[in-house]
Amino acid sequence: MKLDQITDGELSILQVLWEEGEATTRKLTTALYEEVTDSKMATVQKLTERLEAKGCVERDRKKRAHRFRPLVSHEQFLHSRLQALADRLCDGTLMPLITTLLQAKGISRSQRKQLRKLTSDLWPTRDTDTKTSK
Amino acid sequence: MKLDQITDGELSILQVLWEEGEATTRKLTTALYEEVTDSKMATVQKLTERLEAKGCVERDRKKRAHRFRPLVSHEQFLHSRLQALADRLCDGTLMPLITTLLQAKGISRSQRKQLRKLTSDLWPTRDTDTKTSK
DNA sequence: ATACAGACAGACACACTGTCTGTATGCATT
DNA sequence: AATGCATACAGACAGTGTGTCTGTCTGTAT
Repeated sequence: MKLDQITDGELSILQVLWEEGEATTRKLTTALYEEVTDSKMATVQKLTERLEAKGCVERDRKKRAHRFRPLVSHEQFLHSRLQALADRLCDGTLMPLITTLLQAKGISRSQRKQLRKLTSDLWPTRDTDTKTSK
Repeated sequence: MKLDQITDGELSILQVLWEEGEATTRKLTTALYEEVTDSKMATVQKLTERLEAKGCVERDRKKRAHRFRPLVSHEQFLHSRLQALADRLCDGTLMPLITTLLQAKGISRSQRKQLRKLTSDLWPTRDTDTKTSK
């Protein structure tokens, strides 16, 4: 599954599939283009064909109009992209990404709370504040 | 400063500049290629020229051999890339990136500790565990 | 039987990007 | 001053990737 070679157009296809769960060529075309023409349909077919070749999509050929389903989740894809970033910029380490993100502005109070809960759940060690209810 | 249009080759130049602080064309070429030829020098010149056009590098023309310095920090660049990821995959929100990274494997005990310290420093609210010494 | 919708193969144009060639010019050494 | 070298600079180029389009074939329904 070649996640790093996913093209921008292919990604758009995947995003529709993530939202819809599965879709036909027509449904994809409708979602992605203003007007559905033969050539737009062909474009979508080419993109799904390439996605299938890359192992990111499966095709159900039972019916005339094939149904496509994603073989990669949104989370998997995001993780892959983050890892690629880390590989290129941080010797493969994820920590710099995390610290950069935490230092970024725009983390609201409720989001901080959410993060604290997440970390407590993930790493239930003794020195983590487990008695949040005081 | 067009950080999103930085090419892979241009990024390699930037990385040397981040390490060295500043460099001449020759120094850059030596760092990036096994053997330094005229054409490789020209390649590096073209890349720095494009980087300058994109506002990511400044050039000191005082001496014959120009000296280049980065106008973007490694951190800035990383943040820009992360934001671009968020824009494309998460409606511009950074939180999904953070949660994905925290859930990723390979976060060691010491790194967790480091993260807890970072969050405490960043968000010194009353409900943050300030008395780590129990 | 006819028409339509979709699959499929192939070609194509366009843009990007790293590379290379050729030329001009500043600087140092003699 | 003359020579030679290192560098800057402009321009061209080829390879590649990518979205798009055309044309053809085939299954399905009316």
